[in-house]
Formats: sequence, C-alpha cells, structure tokens
Amino acid sequence: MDEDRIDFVFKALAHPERRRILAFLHRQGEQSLFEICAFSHADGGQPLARQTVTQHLDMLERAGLIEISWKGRTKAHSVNLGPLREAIARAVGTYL
Amino acid sequence: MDEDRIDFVFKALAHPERRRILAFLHRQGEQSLFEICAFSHADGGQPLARQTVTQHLDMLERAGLIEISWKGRTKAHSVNLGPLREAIARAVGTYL
DNA sequence: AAGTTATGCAGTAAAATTACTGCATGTCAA
DNA sequence: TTGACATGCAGTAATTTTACTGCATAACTT
Repeated sequence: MDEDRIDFVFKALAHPERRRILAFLHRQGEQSLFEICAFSHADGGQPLARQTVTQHLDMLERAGLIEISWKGRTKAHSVNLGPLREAIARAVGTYL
Repeated sequence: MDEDRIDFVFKALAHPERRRILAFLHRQGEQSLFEICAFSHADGGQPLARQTVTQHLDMLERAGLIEISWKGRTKAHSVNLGPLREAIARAVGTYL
C-alpha cells in the first residue's frame, strides 16, 4: 500500500462519526445512505444532514474502507477491512 | 481508555509528519526538540519551522503518544506506545 | 555579566475539514 | 405518467488544522 492510501486511512479514522459508521456497517452489512443516516440520527449520534453523511462516506471510500454498489436508485455501502488491516500491520511493523 | 483519548490518538496519527516523528523517536529513543527538528529537515521531510514541529509534538502529547521530561533547558521527548496499542486493540475488537 | 542556545508564547494567515442549504436528477410505484 | 423517494451537485459558512513570524524567557558557557 502506498503512503497516500495509508494517509487516507488514518485521516478517515480521525473522526468519531466515521468510526461509528464503519462499526455500524461492519455489524449490519450492506446499508443504504438513508439507513446510515437513520443510524446516525439514532443511537446517540448528533443528527447530521444527509449531505454531511455523504461527505463522511466519501472520505471512507477514498480510503478504500467502504465500497459502493448501486441497486437501482439506492446506493449500497459495505465495509472493506483490507486497508484497515494494512494500516494496522504498517503501524505494528513500524512501532511495535 | 475513554473515547476522547481514542479520538486524540487517531487524530494524532492522521498527519504524515507526526507519524514520521513518532517512528523516528521509536528508532532513536529520547530526542530533544532541536534533534527532532533536524530530523524533520533532513530525511526527505519538508523543512518546517521549529514552532510548527512543536505544534505537532503537542498533538502527539495530547494523545499520550509521547512523554516529556526536562533536562535543564532541553526538552526530552520519548515515545509511549501504550495508547497506540490500545487504539489498535480497540480497532481490532470493533472491526476484525 | 554577557552572549549564545533551547525553548515558550502570541498572533496571524492559508488551507482543510465539517456541516449546512437549496436545487437538480434519476428511479420506483401507483 | 405523475408523484414520491433516494441520491447527487454546487455553493457557503464556521471551525480546525497547519504553518508561519516575531518577540520573550530561561539556562548553559565563557
């Protein structure tokens, strides 16, 4: 993994709402934007505008941590843990 | 570890220069601010003002990733990997 | 004591992030 | 086909981050 991608992964993890969303997708599997918004509102999260959630999802996607597939008019988001594992492996190899 | 501290750790790791400094301290052991600045200038790093390096070190310290001890007028920085291990353990426990 | 060295503190500017609103577009369902 | 639904796109404002400059302070050295 190149350093740019590593950087995107750490930046993506640097916001609590994005970590919450990532954990949610990991528990629930594929979820649409609306479902993610609903979760974001409930479960202790401060209510964010749908477009704001989209921005967070964009950063997760840029890091390769989520993947998108379209089903008609709904966008399905699923977690890809590969980049997270690689980032952790890098950290472990460097520091531990 | 509380969520705030976790958040500081991920935020601290979200800048490549801070990860470089952390790896440097881990290799070299205790280093002064000036030594860290010298490393920052050399070794491919873009030259940053001393005060800018201090700001990065402040964020690493806020996360508990480095610790300070004064020897006369020089400030000795050393790595503390505890919070990094806890953050990784949290990530592993949550996602993997 | 005076000069040099290592660092701190305050203020500022540019850039990135975070969050918003308003409007547009494509898709499904009645 | 028309209306509701799921999402995109553009523009903006507030906040945070990043990096800077200038000056101040405290500690060694000579």
